[in-house]
Amino acid sequence: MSKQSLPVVQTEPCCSPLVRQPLTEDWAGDLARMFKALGDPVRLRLLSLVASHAGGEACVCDLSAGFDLTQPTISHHLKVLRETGLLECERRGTWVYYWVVPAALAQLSAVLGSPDVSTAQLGTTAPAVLA
Amino acid sequence: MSKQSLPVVQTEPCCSPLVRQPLTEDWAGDLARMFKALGDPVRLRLLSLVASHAGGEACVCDLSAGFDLTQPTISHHLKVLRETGLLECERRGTWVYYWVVPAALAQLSAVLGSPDVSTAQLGTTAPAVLA
DNA sequence: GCCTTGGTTCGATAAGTGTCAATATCGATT
DNA sequence: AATCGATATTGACACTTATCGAACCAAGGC
Repeated sequence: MSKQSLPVVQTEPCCSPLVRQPLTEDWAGDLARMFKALGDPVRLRLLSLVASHAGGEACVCDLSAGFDLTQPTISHHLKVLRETGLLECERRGTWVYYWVVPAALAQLSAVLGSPDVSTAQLGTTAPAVLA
Repeated sequence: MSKQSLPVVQTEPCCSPLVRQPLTEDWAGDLARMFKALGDPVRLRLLSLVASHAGGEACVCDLSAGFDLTQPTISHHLKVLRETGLLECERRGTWVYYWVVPAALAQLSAVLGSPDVSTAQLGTTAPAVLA
């Protein structure tokens, strides 16, 4: 049998939700879908390309170049990022423009949190997640 | 609150590396391997269970309970998290204990961006932000 | 109307992944 | 040494996914 449970010593709310308490099954499912979308080097680079592009958006023609992949494949990866809420897009004339959804990235970043302040040089920003 | 501070706005430390410049192919590959490891709900819950366990570590017997999976499957997922550098483990007598590697989580969190993006500002789909 | 260009969708296929049953290993106990 | 309990590894199988070529749609320009 396993070890006997310890007295519940609840430390102060120091850390990310992932560290503070076990993730619920539902929440883990949602988060995993997003992390899985980021779990492909092509998609990560696409996301970074869009995010770092001038104006915060980029059209597919700007993205396709630089990859050794066919255009349908790029389109597929963009669709995955779209369906997980990491990217949004809009058609303007002939071209389709993509941009990132900052809140989605922020959510993932916040979940991972900074487990130990000593290992990560945290900025001045307090996690004022409540509005 | 108190966001209306002086015009000493920090112009430089605005964004994560992912937003500031396109990820290199190598870096994207490394990061994607870690994100892929998190892209499974079972692994996410395992990681959270280990991280939130008293003492910052947990033995496999503590983890297996709560999952409707066989023991080899749990062992497999733990191995994936281990091989991507998110967890470390050590055998102590009969049991094997796991703990998280804070630097790994911090790295991923940092890449995604600082959590000060004010997640409450939803609806800002207008990407007309200037860098 | 008819092309041309930019993007998406559709099948098909090869590679990868999650899961289990069976087996192996490792350490403690008898 | 023989055994037992806790984990890990192996092999197999169903299911998913990354990729491509071909077909399709949408907007302009002739």
